Amino acid sequence: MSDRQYWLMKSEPDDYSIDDLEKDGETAWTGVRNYGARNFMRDDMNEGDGVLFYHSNISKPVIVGTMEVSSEAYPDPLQFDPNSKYFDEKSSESEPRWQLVDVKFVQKFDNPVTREAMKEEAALDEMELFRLGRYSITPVRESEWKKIHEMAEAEAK
DNA sequence: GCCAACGTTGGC
DNA sequence: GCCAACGTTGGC
Repeated sequence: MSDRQYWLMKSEPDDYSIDDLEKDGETAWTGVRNYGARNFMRDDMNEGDGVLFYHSNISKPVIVGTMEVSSEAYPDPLQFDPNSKYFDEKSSESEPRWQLVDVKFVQKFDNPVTREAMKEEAALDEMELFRLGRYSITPVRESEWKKIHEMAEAEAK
């Protein structure tokens, strides 16, 4: 097994929030329809990797907690479901286009780390989140993972 | 809710 | 295989 890697995964909280994940315990990360993000899950993620849970497309985007990759990549079942908004008629069971991983809940931060706070930290300047703006999944460096944990554990202002 | 950025599609 | 047009993401 390779070294543990770290990731950031976005979800709109109206769609699926950290509270939903805390309640469910574990979930299939369905609905990724971007090739770059899919490739991260398919090619680079390993069971046990750490993941920052980011709430996107809200007035104050924020990292609300963490989770852990809990499966290898496998085909996203919603791509085959004609009633799903994630249905893809160009995909097939024999040649599935979209893959996903399962993730399990680890923790909800007492002090969520806002995008605003992250942008103020020089140590986080290089985050792929800022570079790959439209990807719903981006890699996170170990130093960034640690820094964000420090920020989440710091006393609330 | 606006709209910039940029990934994706499809015509050629 | 280029690139214009389109559609979507997501910050603001």
